[in-house]
Amino acid sequence: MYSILIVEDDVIINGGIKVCLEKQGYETVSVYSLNEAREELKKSFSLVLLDINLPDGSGLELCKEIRQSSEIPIIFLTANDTEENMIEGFEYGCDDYISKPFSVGVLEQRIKAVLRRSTVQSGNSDIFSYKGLTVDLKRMSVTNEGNLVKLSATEFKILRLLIKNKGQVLTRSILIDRIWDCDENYIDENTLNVHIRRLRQKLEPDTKNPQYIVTVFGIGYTFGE
Amino acid sequence: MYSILIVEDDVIINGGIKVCLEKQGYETVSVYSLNEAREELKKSFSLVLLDINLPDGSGLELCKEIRQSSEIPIIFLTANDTEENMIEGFEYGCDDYISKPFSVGVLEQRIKAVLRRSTVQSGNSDIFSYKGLTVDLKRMSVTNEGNLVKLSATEFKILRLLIKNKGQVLTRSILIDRIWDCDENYIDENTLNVHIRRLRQKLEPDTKNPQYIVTVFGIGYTFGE
DNA sequence: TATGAAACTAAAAGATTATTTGAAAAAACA
DNA sequence: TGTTTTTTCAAATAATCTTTTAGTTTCATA
Repeated sequence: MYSILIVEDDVIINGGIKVCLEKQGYETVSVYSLNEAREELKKSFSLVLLDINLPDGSGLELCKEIRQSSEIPIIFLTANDTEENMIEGFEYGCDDYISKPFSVGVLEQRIKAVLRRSTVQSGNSDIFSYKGLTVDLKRMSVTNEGNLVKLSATEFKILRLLIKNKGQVLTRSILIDRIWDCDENYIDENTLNVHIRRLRQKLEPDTKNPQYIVTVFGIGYTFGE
Repeated sequence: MYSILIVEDDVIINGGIKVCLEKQGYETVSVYSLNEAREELKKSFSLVLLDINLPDGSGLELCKEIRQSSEIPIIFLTANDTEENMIEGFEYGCDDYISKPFSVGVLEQRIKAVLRRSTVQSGNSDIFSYKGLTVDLKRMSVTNEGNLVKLSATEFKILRLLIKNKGQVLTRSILIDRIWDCDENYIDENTLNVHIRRLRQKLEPDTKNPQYIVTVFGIGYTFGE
């Protein structure tokens, strides 16, 4: 049984979604503002539907907060005129977005798809493996071609974040936000670059042609591919 | 050319909508009852504007019937935005609703939005595919004949704009306006030409005979055919 | 088919973004 | 405390992307 938190200030839309999803057998909780959402999120949900424009702030903020501590799937509900800016949403770690107005069919499909992805991934053990690299996300140990690699705490955090978001590009500012506790004094982007460099030195067989930590020029870094 | 079925028993409102939409270049058919609507729906339309209160029954019923066999976009016209009605509307699979009285501008906006959504979002993702080319409009990744293609930010913007406006020709000045932030210092048209050239080099199997980014002499560029 | 306008191409200059290095500051450890 | 490790930052270098320039080709049409 999946439980879904609906964060949407438009009463009608919120209600409409609620009815549809409950009909499909999902449990739902409706809230209408960021603050209510924060309160509810102390409980556990399978997925969050998150409007961007809310009376007490932006859904993007909440997304960022959630991602500090949780990998729960998040789908944004966006007004169609903000669609172009939704690449930002992915940067904040959302899993998908849907433009309003949307049909019920589309909503259900997306929810199913996201839930399927998230359970497949989290169902696996905490050992991640790609090419010669093996990372035990729980024990925090890393081996490369069978050899144990010693990473510092920061290095491991970065690697883990990239792995957990494999398939997406993370911008430098998002990486910094999520690795260094939010409100901490300003961290220079180059500090991140230097950590990336050390990671590469420790992991990549050929530093000039990284296979694991790949630069996406003008944007940030991504794992693999 | 989009065709719209207007199902509305108030002759004046129906006529008013008809005139406005035809002025905007839509084809329209006006009917005034459920039965007439059922008859017309044997033909094909791009969108249905559907009043809820009709002399021979509720628009909700018709919506339900339509959804048994079709995903055609439906926008409800509601007398007063009673929440209950609209929850039902969503439940039956409508795409949007407009509360009477509404302005012409609002009507046109909603129609445009719904039509766009229904064509772009009709699948279950924003992955665009044409011949050997596949573009993930959300994640900004492009593959050509299965190979990942690395585009720069500007190149991707141009490609996306052309794809989103597939079927129409975009003039150079429009492309420039929409890709470079408007008020930025003047951008030479040849700058665009050069970007197009690089895109072609990366995407086209035969640069001399482009299949994807096609020049319309004297005007601009268009995607495909 | 000769012509001028429009589009294409290649190469270089200019601008931006990444990587690397080294050295200083901070934190962790014994 | 002194030593080692880690982290941060700044400056130099390198890589990549963007724009401009100038010359060539293609196109519509007279």
